[in-house]
Amino acid sequence: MSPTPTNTDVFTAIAEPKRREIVSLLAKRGPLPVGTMVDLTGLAQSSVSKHLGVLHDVGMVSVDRQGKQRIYKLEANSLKTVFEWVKEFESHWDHQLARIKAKAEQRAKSLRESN
Amino acid sequence: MSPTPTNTDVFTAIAEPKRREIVSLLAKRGPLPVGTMVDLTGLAQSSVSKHLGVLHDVGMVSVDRQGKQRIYKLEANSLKTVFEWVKEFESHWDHQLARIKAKAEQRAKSLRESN
DNA sequence: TGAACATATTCCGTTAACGGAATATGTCAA
DNA sequence: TTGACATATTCCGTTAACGGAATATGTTCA
Repeated sequence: MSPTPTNTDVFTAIAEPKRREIVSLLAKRGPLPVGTMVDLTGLAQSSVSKHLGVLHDVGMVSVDRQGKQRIYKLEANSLKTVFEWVKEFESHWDHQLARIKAKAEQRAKSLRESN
Repeated sequence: MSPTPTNTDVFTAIAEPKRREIVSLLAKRGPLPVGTMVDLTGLAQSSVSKHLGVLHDVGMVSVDRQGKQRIYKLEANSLKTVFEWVKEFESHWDHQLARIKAKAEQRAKSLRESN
């Protein structure tokens, strides 16, 4: 299928493991030319180019032509969308933490009282 | 393609808009039977079932049989993976915020001095 | 102008995902 | 046990994504 989520949103973009790898790469090492990423990922040059194309379309990277090279740079803002979405659920797992914490305190209390 | 990311990880699971909708639904309204989600999403029953299947395989929801119904519940922990991944890039957009902030302060300062 | 280089684009084969309709499975209630 | 109900599974058609090889495009330098 795929009539719906054509590679046009950040969520789909980061679904691809290799793409996530590329993004991490750019985050860790700063702006990078395509060739370097080809080396580091072990993918074919065409594949890397295409992945970068997707990331670019979605606004996750920007390009800077420098002579023959094209330097890709991470546009981290684009990830805020995802961050914000996931963040909404933080409370749900905090609930659990809270419950665990409460339980632990309960235990500590009854332990204290049993002395 | 897809030899790589068969719907087996959370990132792929949340790439699907309808699936995200379902997840949000479960977060907002708590555990829900399939039928309700069919109504709320406007998808065919089979589709919803299948999406829930994916979410379940990935550990994002758990099921509880109650009579004829199956109550699906969000397992928010599963989203931590995503949260943590995205979080790594937080500093990168904070940088920008910092820069903007600095610039704003700069401006305020020179404004003060020009008085 | 023509090599050499870096990258994008095209081409092609393969595969899995999706949607919906139809059907199977399981559960309750009479 | 039969029927109604809730949900899962199967079937089928359609489509887009991926990978890599080959090729096109653009840039630099002699």
